[in-house]
Order: sequence, then structure tokens, then C-alpha cells
Amino acid sequence: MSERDFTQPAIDAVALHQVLFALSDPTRLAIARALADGEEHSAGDLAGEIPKSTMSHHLKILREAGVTATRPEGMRCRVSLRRAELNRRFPGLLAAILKHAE
Amino acid sequence: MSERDFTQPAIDAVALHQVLFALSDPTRLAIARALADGEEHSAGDLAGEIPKSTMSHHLKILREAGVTATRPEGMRCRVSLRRAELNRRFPGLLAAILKHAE
DNA sequence: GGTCATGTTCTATATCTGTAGAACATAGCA
DNA sequence: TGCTATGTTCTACAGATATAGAACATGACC
Repeated sequence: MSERDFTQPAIDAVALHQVLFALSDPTRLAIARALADGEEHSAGDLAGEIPKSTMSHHLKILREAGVTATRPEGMRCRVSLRRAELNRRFPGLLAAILKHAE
Repeated sequence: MSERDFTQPAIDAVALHQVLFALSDPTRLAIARALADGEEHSAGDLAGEIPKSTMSHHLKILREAGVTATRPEGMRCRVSLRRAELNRRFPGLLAAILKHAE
């Protein structure tokens, strides 16, 4: 009955250490890097070999840390970086991190 | 007999996610911020209310992540940020983080 | 309705993390 | 040789984390 709920925190409620933690896992860092092209990606596209449940877990952590936004669209969900918002909250941070996530 | 050993990794061996992890804990982020004045601080100065063993643990994680350097000097140890080296490895990263660690 | 595709939630588990007391090590000094 | 100061290592433990299978939910399509 209820729409799928991908609530994400207001950007001003995000703490720096949360963002750093979300990006401190190699898998999640790779996800963020894949999203750095500015496009929306589906969870399935990002997953690759990773099991769906594991992927869902990582996306939840990224979302709750304010790093990504998830938007339901039909069967799939569209994940994107909250780049502009994060840059307003922590200017230069995301760019500095993504620049070095080879 | 053996000198106290505070081995720290070569800067080129440091991975981005390790640095982010080291700084993803509020206590360690506060330590890094305290070191941001460029001075050497003793572990005791940085500790404040924190028990010595806890402090030693956090300093070890920061050191092994390449974020700090520890130098024994007499009874105490001098801890400092590896700012220049980190900036060479990950240009702009540390500055962007420290800028927002209020 | 039935079926398939895409994800989420539930559950379990092995490992990691933060915390901190206790014991030990090192350095300076009387 | 004590004695004190400064940290590290040992040990324990509660809670968090990464992983992933299984069940469930949702949406599209026949």
C-alpha cells in the first residue's frame, strides 16, 4: 500500500564523519565513483557481481549519510549523487574525494 | 631494549578509504582537528578526559592510516599531522576535511 | 490472475570497532 | 634503587558492520 520510501536526510542534518564513514568502504567508494558521471544509475547496474541484498545495504548507508539520493521509477530505482547539495554543505569535500577514487 | 616503534606506512601505500575511515570517527576527527595547527602535540595533551588506552588505540589507527606521525621524545610522544605528504598523495583532501571539522 | 524483473527487508553469522581497566614498558629524577 | 609520569599492550566485551541467502513487496506485462 505504501509507496516505497527512500527518505534521505536534510543536507544540513548530515555530519561530516557520517559522510566520511559512508565513503570509507571500498565497495561504497566504488559506487560513489560510478555515480560521479552525474547520471542516474539503477541499483542493478551498479551491483555487478554483488548480491542484491548486499547492494541494497550499501545504498542505504550512502543514502542515510546524505551522499546519494534514490528515486523509485517503475520496477527499478534510480540512484544519483547529491553532488550540488553536498558541495553546498561541505564545499570541495566530495570533489576532493572523488578525484582520488581511481 | 628495543626503541619504541611507531612505524607508519609510506605515503604512497596509503589507500583513500583508509584515510576516510580513520577520520570517520568523531573522536579521531577531533584529534586531527587539534593537530591542524601544525604543531606537535603530546598524546596526553590530546587526550583530555579520554582514557590513555583509548587514546593510544585511536592514535594507532590514525598513524597506520598515514594520517599522523608519532615521534618518541623522552617520556612522551609527539604526534603531528602528515599534512604535506597527504597533500601530495591526495591533493586538497585533508584541507577539505579539516575545513569542515568544526 | 499469473509470471517475471527489480529491490527491500528479514535473518543469521563472522568479523571488526570503540571503550576501558589492568599490567607492562620506558624515561626522567631524587 | 626506588618512584613518578607518560604511553603501549593485553584482555575483555558490548555493539556495529559486511556479507549474503531467503522471503517478501512492487511494478510491468501477458
